[in-house]
Amino acid sequence: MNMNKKNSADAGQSPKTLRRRLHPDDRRQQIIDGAVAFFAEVGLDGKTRDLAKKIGITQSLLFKYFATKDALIEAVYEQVYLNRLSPEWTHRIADRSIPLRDRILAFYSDYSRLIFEYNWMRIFMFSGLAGAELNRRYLDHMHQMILRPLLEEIRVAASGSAVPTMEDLWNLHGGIVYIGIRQHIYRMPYTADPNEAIERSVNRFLSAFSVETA
Amino acid sequence: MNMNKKNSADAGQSPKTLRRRLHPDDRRQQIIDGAVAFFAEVGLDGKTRDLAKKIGITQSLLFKYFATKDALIEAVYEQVYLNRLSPEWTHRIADRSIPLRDRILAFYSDYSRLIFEYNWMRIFMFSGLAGAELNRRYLDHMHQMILRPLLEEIRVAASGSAVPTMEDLWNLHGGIVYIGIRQHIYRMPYTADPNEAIERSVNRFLSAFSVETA
DNA sequence: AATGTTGTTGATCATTTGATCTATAACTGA
DNA sequence: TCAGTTATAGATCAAATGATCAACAACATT
Repeated sequence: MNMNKKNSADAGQSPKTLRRRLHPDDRRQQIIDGAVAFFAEVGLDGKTRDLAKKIGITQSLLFKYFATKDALIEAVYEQVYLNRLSPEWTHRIADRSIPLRDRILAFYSDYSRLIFEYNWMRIFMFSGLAGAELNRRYLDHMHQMILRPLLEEIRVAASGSAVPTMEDLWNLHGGIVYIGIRQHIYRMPYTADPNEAIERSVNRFLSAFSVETA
Repeated sequence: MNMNKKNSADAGQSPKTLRRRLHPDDRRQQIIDGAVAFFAEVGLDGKTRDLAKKIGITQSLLFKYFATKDALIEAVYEQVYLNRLSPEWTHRIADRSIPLRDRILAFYSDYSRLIFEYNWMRIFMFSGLAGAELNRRYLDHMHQMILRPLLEEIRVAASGSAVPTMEDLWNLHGGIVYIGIRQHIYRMPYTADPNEAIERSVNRFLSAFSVETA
């Protein structure tokens, strides 16, 4: 009756679970990657047992690498948020040797790769709803490092009498971000080319302030 | 040691809780209202005990009015989603006796009262992330009953060569909705006047397609 | 091959949580 | 005033869930 210990010589059933021993760094990263995908899908209230099953490890192992579930979620935040807004963009936006329109399109071409990503978009929304401090900081960073310089550049380039406000810029930004929200939060079928939509949106915005668009 | 049953004659402590008896209809509505506010704040994974405490009733009473927690959430959806998009708007948008710009501004003036509402915005987002069918239906309704007629009207009114696409319209829409997202999802401090931002956004959009804006 | 280290598992604990059940008390009508 | 009805509270159940711990086995070293 006791099927413990290595007496399985006759039944011949191979050990159900190949117990693979990973280097702690690799295992930790594997858990984080799995957790990002998992929590992005079901939300931060996802259960540790479900996560473990999805990764293919035991639930108890999670707690060998992260003291608490909150600590794991913190690691998820870190993985998702870290190095997302390159500080280089602040400078590139202000580089007047390049046409303003090109600078904006270059930024959003780069940035859209981020916001149109399933895991990012959903974890950003989940953490935002949960009131995570990180969201506020991220948006503040977006405001200070991207939109504010951008506002200044557009004001300088505006040749008409109309000049944009910061609220106008958030409107431009929001319209673009909303593409990702429709895709990944609301899961609406999306067939169009996001880059084209972005380009048209930017063009409309600039022409409203008489920034040459062609 | 047995402090059960009516042997509390000496301690004389008045009944802690005035047990108020409400008409079932009233109680049910009270629960729904409380649930809307509660789930909007903490998410649909909020615990029934916390909800009961917030309402000021016992947790068991919740299950006298709703068989399961899911049934309660369904009632919350119903309360929040029902009668949100007046079918009248489909006609008002197509009423060419009124300048197009006025029609659009009238719609968003009305609609923004909805999307800038805390409970609505957050429950819509929570349910969207949870994959609720109702979201899909709502957005589809928005597409068919509002944006599609709107697209047609703008195309007719466009006097230039440029003509908007449906994607352009979603961009306009998204930029406006994003105001509510910033306010209620990300809880960013918001001081500006939303109506002004909306008006400027609509004006930019229309002028891009040579629809007289003044 | 024997041994030591440690990454991993399975069982288990203590709470939490959705849901149920019985006793109670607030309101109604005679 | 008193009995009947039922809305409500409090205790409790069973499953779920975050977290712990001793035992095991995979890999490295000798």
